[in-house]
Amino acid sequence: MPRSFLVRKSACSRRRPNYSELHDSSPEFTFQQPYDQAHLLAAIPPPEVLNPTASLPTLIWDSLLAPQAQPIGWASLLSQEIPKAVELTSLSDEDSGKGSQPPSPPSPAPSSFSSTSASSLEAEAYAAFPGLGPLPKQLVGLSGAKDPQSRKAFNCKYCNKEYISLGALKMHIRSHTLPCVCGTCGKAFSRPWLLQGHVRTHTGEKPFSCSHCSRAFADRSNLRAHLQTHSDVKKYQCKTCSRTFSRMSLLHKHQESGCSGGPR
DNA sequence: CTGGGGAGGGGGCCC
DNA sequence: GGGGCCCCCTCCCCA
Repeated sequence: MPRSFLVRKSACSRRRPNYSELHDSSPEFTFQQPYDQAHLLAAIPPPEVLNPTASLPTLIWDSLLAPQAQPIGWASLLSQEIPKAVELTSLSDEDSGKGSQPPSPPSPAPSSFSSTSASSLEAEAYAAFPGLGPLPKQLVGLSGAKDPQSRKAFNCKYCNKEYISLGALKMHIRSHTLPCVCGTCGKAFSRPWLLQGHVRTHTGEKPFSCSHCSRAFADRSNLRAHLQTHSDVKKYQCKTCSRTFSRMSLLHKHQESGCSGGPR
């Protein structure tokens, strides 16, 4: 069951990361690199680069400001949308069951396209998602794009999220259609690189190594979280007791379990 | 209750 | 404009 985080976060929670500061050697980590332990170990940024103290004030501040996201359960979403979205079934059948290969050959193209700009947008959507079917109502917000002078807003049929570009919407729709399917276990993902990461769980490949303890991880984010365990100063601080945690989730659990209020 | 690993999703940026 | 890559974040599970 895929987890869903479809609630758009507030602007303050989506900061532009300082790549130059933290990831000046990031290309070294790319999945395409041949697995070379020594190379990867050397590629890990030095502790002074990864030391969170450099950005501690901001991170703690951000953690305090971070909104309490309210994840919408996948099941609840589907329970709301599926009964009405007949096309979803055919769409899923079309795109999510064909392995990690590119999406299945396009179904018969809808004949209702014209060469207008709005229709070309629809055509693009159909090209990318043949299972969308012939009816524009599949993307209810597209009707808003009929007038190029009006606000361009594209709404997802399945969850009604709004996007300012068709590309963003198309990418989002993949999270519903899950066109990338693991050939080993059949699990479906929205994006190829997510599938790549998942495949590592089958192959056991762990390209991301910790320079401090020789542990290896299949996912860069998990390595980053792990690196926090080597730091004395954690990124996330409880504003009540000033205790710091290596992860936001730990801070949340700490607060939810009832912070005693006293420093520890 | 806390700490940490594993896995996965969303959106933004860059090419 | 689209795809790939990246970061941030979250949840689940276990010790």
